[in-house]
Amino acid sequence: MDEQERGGIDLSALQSSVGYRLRRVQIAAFTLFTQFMSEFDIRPTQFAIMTVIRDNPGLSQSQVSDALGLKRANLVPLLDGLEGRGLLVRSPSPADRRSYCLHLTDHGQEQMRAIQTRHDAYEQELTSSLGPAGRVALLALLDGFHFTGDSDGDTG
Amino acid sequence: MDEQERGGIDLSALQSSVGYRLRRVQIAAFTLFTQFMSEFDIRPTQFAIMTVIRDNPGLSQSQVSDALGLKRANLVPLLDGLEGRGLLVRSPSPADRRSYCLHLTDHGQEQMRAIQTRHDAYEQELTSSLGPAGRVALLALLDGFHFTGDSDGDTG
DNA sequence: TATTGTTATACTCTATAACTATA
DNA sequence: TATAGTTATAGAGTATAACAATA
Repeated sequence: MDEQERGGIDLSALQSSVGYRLRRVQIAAFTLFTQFMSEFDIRPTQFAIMTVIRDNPGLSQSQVSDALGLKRANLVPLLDGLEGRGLLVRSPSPADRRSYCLHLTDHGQEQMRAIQTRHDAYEQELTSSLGPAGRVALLALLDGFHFTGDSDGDTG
Repeated sequence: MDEQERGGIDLSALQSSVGYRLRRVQIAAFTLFTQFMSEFDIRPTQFAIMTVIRDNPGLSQSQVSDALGLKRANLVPLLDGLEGRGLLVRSPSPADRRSYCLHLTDHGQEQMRAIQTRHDAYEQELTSSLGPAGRVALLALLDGFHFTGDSDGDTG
């Protein structure tokens, strides 16, 4: 056949693959997130960490790792960065001297209010072409992903 | 509050974020792909490359890069690997002596038949909990992602 | 001048093993 | 003995700049 001048490339096999479409859309969503959050210097994983600590103050590092699917070892430098920026603190756990209780600082809570507002705008823009009903339908479908071997842990 | 013993962590803010859910589901899909394809030693990007060349024989490296959202520079070692395994060949373009025409070898076509069959089983398992109607609805929603700045190019 | 393929390189993300101090 | 946090490290994935050959 060999008839690929320009614009006429057959991608139908990949377009009908849920796995491939998920990957492309996720990459585009990541790019949009970066654009929207450029003023805050916060990446998706950092945002997830701040969010889960905001909503669950006192969590340990292992609990955060498990909740977000991160490796304990990889969480350490991420927390170092956020703590170094004064957004959160590691305080000794009164119950277990091996672990820390994670809390947002006052500054971290302030920042998160602004970041959350910006994130809401990002979500709005991300799903603008789907409409509110489409967005809800998509969340329901994404929530319905359960397959054999889906332990949902340790992905980074 | 500080009442996170175990299993009661509030992830509602992230669960209602399309960006976050996309990321988690995409990672789980990647893991399942790896499990299903373990006998073939082929990664998602390699599968995408093989697929687009199978369906569009004679494409140049730049065309493959653009179609899949890869950087030209990053495609080179990927093609080196696939060519080294005898799955595809770079042949000189008769029209442009700077570029190559990419084709699957006979062995590559054979392999792709088996790989495609396995990939179909992967897609089936991946979307098993959604059902056929849910899978089609999801593909339609994923296809509907168009937002400002979505050039869909250069992501890797 | 611009484009194709290539090299070199750097930065991020992810994964594993091993260590320490506690439990 | 098991677990929490840490360190070191290795492997992918992804990004940019620059080069030679060709258009």
